[in-house]
Amino acid sequence: MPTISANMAYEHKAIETKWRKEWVKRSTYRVANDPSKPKYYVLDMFPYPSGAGLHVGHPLGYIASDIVARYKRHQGFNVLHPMGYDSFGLPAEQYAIQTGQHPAKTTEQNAARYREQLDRIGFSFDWSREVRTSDPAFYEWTQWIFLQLFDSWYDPRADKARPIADLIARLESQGCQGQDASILTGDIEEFVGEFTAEEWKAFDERTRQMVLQHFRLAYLSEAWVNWCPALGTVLANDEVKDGVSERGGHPVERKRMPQWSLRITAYAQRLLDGLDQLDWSESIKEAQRNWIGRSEGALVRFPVGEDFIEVFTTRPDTLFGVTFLTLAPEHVLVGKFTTEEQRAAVEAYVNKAKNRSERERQADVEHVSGVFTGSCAKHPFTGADIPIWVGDYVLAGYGTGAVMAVPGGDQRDWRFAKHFGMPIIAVTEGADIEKEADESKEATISSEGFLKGLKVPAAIQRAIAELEKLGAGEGRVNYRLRDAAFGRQRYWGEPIPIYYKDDIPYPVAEQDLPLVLPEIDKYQPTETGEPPLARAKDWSYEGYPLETTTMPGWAGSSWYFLRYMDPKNKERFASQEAIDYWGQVDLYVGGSEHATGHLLYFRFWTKFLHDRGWIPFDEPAKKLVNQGMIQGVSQYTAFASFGGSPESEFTDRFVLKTGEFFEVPRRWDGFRQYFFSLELLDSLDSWNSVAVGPEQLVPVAMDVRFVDNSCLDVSKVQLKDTRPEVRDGVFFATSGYWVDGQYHEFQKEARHFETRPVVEKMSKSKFNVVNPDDIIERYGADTLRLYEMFLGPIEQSKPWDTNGIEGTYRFLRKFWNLFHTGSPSETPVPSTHGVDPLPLTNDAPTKEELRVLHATLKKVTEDIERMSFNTSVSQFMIATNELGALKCNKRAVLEPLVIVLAPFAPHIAEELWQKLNPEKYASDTYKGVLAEPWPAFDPQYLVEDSFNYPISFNGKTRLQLEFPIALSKEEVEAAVLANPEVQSRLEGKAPKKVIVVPRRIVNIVV
RNA sequence: ACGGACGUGGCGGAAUUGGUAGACGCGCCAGACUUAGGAUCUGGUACCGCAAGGUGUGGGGGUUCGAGUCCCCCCGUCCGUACCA
Repeated sequence: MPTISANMAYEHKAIETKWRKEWVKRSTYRVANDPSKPKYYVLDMFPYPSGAGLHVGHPLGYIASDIVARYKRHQGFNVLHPMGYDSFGLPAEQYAIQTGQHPAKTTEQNAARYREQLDRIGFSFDWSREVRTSDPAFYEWTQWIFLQLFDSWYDPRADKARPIADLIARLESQGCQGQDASILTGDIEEFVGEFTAEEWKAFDERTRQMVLQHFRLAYLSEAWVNWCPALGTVLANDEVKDGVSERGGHPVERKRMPQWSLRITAYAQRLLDGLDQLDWSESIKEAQRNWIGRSEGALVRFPVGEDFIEVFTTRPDTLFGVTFLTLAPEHVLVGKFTTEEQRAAVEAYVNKAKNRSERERQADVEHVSGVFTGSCAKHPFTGADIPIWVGDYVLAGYGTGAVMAVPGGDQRDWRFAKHFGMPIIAVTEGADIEKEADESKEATISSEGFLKGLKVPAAIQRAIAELEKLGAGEGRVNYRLRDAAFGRQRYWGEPIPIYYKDDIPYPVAEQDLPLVLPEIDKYQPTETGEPPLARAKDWSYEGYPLETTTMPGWAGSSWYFLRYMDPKNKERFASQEAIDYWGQVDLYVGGSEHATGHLLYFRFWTKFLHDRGWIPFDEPAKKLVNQGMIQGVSQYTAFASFGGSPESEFTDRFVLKTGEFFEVPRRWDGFRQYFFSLELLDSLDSWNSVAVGPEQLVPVAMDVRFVDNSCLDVSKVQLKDTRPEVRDGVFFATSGYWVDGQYHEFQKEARHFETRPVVEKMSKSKFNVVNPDDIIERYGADTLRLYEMFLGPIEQSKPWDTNGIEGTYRFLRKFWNLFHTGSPSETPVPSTHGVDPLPLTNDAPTKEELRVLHATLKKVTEDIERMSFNTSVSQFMIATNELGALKCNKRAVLEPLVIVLAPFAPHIAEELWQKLNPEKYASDTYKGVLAEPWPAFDPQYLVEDSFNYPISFNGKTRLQLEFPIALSKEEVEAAVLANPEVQSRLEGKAPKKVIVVPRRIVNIVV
């Protein structure tokens, strides 16, 4: 006869293991494309499966999105909540270079480890939809999209991408007019000449293909790239930090080489405009705006003999203040305009500037350098001679790589002019050009010429109009955004499906995709400096050589959200029906570090696929939430190493300022490492009569696994620490010291060794990594989930403090106990469906119990909607405390709470739900608590009869008075004034004013 | 330098529309139970003060009957970008 489990304890391990299995068995999280139900798409940025595994910071966003996904399922949505791996990447390749292991193998192992860790946390991911970017079945479609980009051009008239065939048809009928070229090519060294339709038809195949390169959205061109000699590869701008590679920290130099690029610049304006419609954080949107860097101005051509120099300026109004031009050292025209007399000097300067790292050039803002080319250009308006200089303050990659220098209106030009003694013309009224340039945009133009007397904005308009009239320039919008370098001299990436015939790139036929990554013997560049793929045998297509660079890390992640919709499709990247059904991502959760990388390319590819008619929307994610970082709390102790020969001393003697001393026997070799407890730091006086102060002490991080509440467990350290010098150290505290695993006590106190907590990044090197597996082992996944949410707002960074987790664990136990501490009924109820019943009653709830229930339903529902999970957790705690105090064991109250807790703590909720409704689980197709509708809150239970008014005098609360809420303002006022305590505070005087805000406050102004 | 976010007890944080600042949790203090506790339960805990009372949301000013919340100035922290023409 089963007994009622009145005092059954909450056993997280048994419960969680049971449901992990059961959910798999029941396919609880399998999602079908079911158009009969409304959809909701919750996406997490998928991880790169690194060898280190997950720490507690990684799942933060996944937990938040999982709560939303589960909540939406309770609300009747068909929820797509998938997970996969961004599995191409550098660490696996570097590991492969070191060990010779195939990156696919280590990637596989790491992914399996991630999967194990993720499974333990109880996510509702539909793993049947898992994608991996390194899986040929996935990258087949990454390659396919690349081919579509190759096969497209950006039509500025339609303001969208179109098939290259449309362009060819245009060229055949109309040729190429000047405007096309200038709009479609951003880089200074690319210039598409004008040609007629007849000329186009006369071009040979090679010439035609060369011309088309200038239009394709994926194109091969000579481009300035960040070349990293140490890695033997080219890096994207955002992979270079401070002149060194982001990974590895190797120096990077600028170099010109043939390079596959994607013409993201064609989308600059649309990427900018699209931001306004997105429910993304302002900081991310601002970061993208700055990255795109739109500026309005003019393109001005300064004639040089038969040739000309083109500059971009945002201040064409200052044209009459131009006294020289400055070219970037890398500018292609530098050589052409250098006179023989100046050649040696210019070449020396250019070489020096080129060899200077980006970092040096950035750091050296104070020092002005440059050289005169010996040539002059003509001012387009005045015809005056304008000397042409070269200066490294001008960047090759921005604008045209050349500036018109207006020392009166630009501080950098001013410093350059001052340094080289060039004339400075005042361009604005009231400018003191002896002291500095006037960059004000509210000024009035004062330089001689037709702009004199105009305000800056009017002068800009006029200058542009005059330039256009003369054919010397035109209005122009410039973007900081550069085309994205798309080739990598690496192995572990998607092969670019291109082959070369006569050095001209041609696409691999779609039916021959995927172009599978070949096996190679070594994962390094070849001896001749070619990419690793050049090592592959028969790396050719129909007898022609294949491209040997591979795609960058961001290729797969730019479109992966579409593949989840239909991950097994062999005919298409996803079926039209699946795309139409799932549509945009409704909620995207991930780190803000992807602000200008992934999140920009993600939008770019979506817009492109939209333009070509493959998908019906042109933004990938409607709402984006950036989870904050979870920082680690490192635990530092002070360390000192003292040494001498073993003969000189046999004991070490430490004296404290108080006069107390400790003596420790020396180790056989005479050296010892000493660690001091925090409270000793200021009281240390000397070691063997040598003064010891804080300056000799070095902070050393202790492994946080050995620290509890800033109290170090020294015996564990001496047994288990991975660092021998730490293990063998002597640890001093006020109470005693530890040496060679022995504790020696000075005082009859509890042994206590104190560490100093410091909040910083969670990383292995700081010994502050907390592994979710350890937490789950001790407290369970539900506690982990709740605690991660309870720490604070999802978007905020906050330190992980394992000490606090007890609170949420206690809460779950209390919640569990609510269901198990009811008075046992006189006749034991037999278990049904193998589940013991709970000691609950079917009695009608009291008003107070209903109030607690519905206040919780309301709060939790609203909190999930605005993703304020920390406050919903506290509401659960409040409800549990209150119901516990009420000794509530009524099914009608407790049952709905199980459902609303389920998104947060799915295992315990499922277990309780099964105990409440064992019969439902008899069916194998029952999806458990997740299938239950979200309980609606009923406002009637929250209506109070009376309100306890705070009565304030001049805004300061003095007392509280309770009145029925039915009372009118006037009645409340009268009642308040009639109150004896209020009267005594008024001291007989009449109040100046009484403010009554119903159900809020009463304020008496005296 | 510019752009963004933020600043509340010993700590993480709450206060959703201008209306009782400090919810909830950690920690700490006291007590109960216990052979014991790093278990559990109860109570307390912003600061100053014996108290009455006063002070208080980075600092200064303002709007308002009333400001953590709105406005202006300043200080500080974190993140991003940067000779951007």
